[in-house]
Amino acid sequence: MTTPHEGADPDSPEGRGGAAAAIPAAPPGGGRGALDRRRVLGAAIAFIDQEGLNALTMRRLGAYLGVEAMALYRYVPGRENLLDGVVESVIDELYGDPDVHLSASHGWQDYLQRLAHGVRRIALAHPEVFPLVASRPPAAPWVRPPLRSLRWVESFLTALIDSGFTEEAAVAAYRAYSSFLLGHLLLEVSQKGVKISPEDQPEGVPATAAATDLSEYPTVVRLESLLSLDESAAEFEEALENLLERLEIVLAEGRTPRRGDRRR
Amino acid sequence: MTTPHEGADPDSPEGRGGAAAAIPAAPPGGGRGALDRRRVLGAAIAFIDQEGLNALTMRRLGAYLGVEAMALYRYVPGRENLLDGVVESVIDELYGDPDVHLSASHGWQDYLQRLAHGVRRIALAHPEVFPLVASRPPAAPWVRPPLRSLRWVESFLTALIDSGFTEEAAVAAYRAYSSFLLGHLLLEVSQKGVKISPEDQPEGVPATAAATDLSEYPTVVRLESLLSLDESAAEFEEALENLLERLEIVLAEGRTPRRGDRRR
DNA sequence: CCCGGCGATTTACCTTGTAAACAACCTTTC
DNA sequence: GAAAGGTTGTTTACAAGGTAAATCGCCGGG
Repeated sequence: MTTPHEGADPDSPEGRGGAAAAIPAAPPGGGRGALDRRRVLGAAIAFIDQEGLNALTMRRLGAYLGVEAMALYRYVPGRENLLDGVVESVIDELYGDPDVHLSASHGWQDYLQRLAHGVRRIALAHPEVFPLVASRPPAAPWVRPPLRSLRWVESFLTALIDSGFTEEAAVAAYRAYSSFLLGHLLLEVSQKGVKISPEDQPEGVPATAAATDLSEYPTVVRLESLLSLDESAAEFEEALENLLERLEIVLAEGRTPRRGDRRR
Repeated sequence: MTTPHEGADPDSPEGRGGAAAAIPAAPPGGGRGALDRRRVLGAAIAFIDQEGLNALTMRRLGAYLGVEAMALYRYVPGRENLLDGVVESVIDELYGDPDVHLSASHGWQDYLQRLAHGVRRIALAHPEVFPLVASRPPAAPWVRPPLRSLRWVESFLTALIDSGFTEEAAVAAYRAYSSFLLGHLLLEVSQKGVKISPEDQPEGVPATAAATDLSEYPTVVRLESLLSLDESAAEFEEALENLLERLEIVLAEGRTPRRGDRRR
């Protein structure tokens, strides 16, 4: 039953060779060798992955590394910066993913597909970290999560423009693509997270306590099993393909978005 | 110049009669009359709106209400619960919005359009609060932000089912709709927020300091003006219409999503 | 053998969330 | 009108947590 059905989710951590796990994240006391920024960030990611974001404090992260909290300040200016570094590191795993390319050498659809799945892999590999990617303010307003680095924005835009998109269409595509990725992945990840994480409530809820009178919501009750189904992978694919189709039309028509409005 | 161009964004706070501002949020020392939960939550929202989420502490909120921090604990079990209450209150503004209906009396497209714009109005009215809506764990995994209340889920599902959607299609639509709303609004709101909020840096950046060598990203530089354009309203409308079209096809074909394809 | 400096620790301080005891006031009841 | 009790806000107190500053141990070079 561990294998969902026909094909396991190719983006799930167990479902592949771990290409998205660039930083092996040395075990707690393991590193002994000198600390350095990369190690601190790696430990922070590992720590968040296993303990949750709320559990991350400077003191605990220090302990996790077998060191006092203040030692971390030699490599990280402060907590905020640590979190920024975590976000950056996690997104940087994209560079280590052999299935994601920086340029659209096999067509822009292939490029966008691979990029989307690469990001999804990261999100699923670090469900506790991903919300940070969304909530940390980006460098510039037009660097949108989850593609938070200039390098990827550059890559994205040139890939589309080189494939024939107008500049306006490429920018519009970038926005639509970001929204799509962020919305889907944030919901998928939070859904997964709820299954266990939220302040573990050990006492088995007596099946009547938590539910606040469902009698008012008959449809919800009736569809509960449907609602509880996890079709994330299929939905992601579906929405992604729809987006690509939409972009294909834009490309074919060679105009900005849709709509024939003269812009002043 | 305050009026963008031809038509102002109908969802922006200035752009309408304030239908989305259900809680007037009495000014700081104003209320003097007894505190109560509603007042505390209203103050919290007002406080976050003007000071930002990070600035909210029990002590400061107390001061804002002209009261000691501990007084708040009579009406709110603790900080976490306060935030939950804030989220709930903000979403509840939907009930006070005369342009949003609970049932699809004018067709499901009309229903979804109004609902989407209602949520967008809330997001734009409370840009600092909205991220909370996304990040706070929902009651059940299938209650997805930003439609965080059972009542709206019920409303959504029955609206679609009554309009002829199969149960599966209605649930799929619910998921797609949530993702769309969350992705778009989160990005729109964070983009707006960045313009001022992030730990105001008073010293005028000398125009060369912050920018980390843009020479590597020629396309980004070239398209900067395009990237900085704020076309949120149009993009939202565009994506929403696309979603509705997609649903229309699903409805017409009377099948779940698409997929007749076995993949690979 | 002494020394300067790096890397980590110790101390210390301030902010926050929150428990507990307390005070002030309003209402009820005889 | 006074005693009893409840409601509402305050005071005090403490445990985290972030982080500045001083300190200590160690090590290679003079």
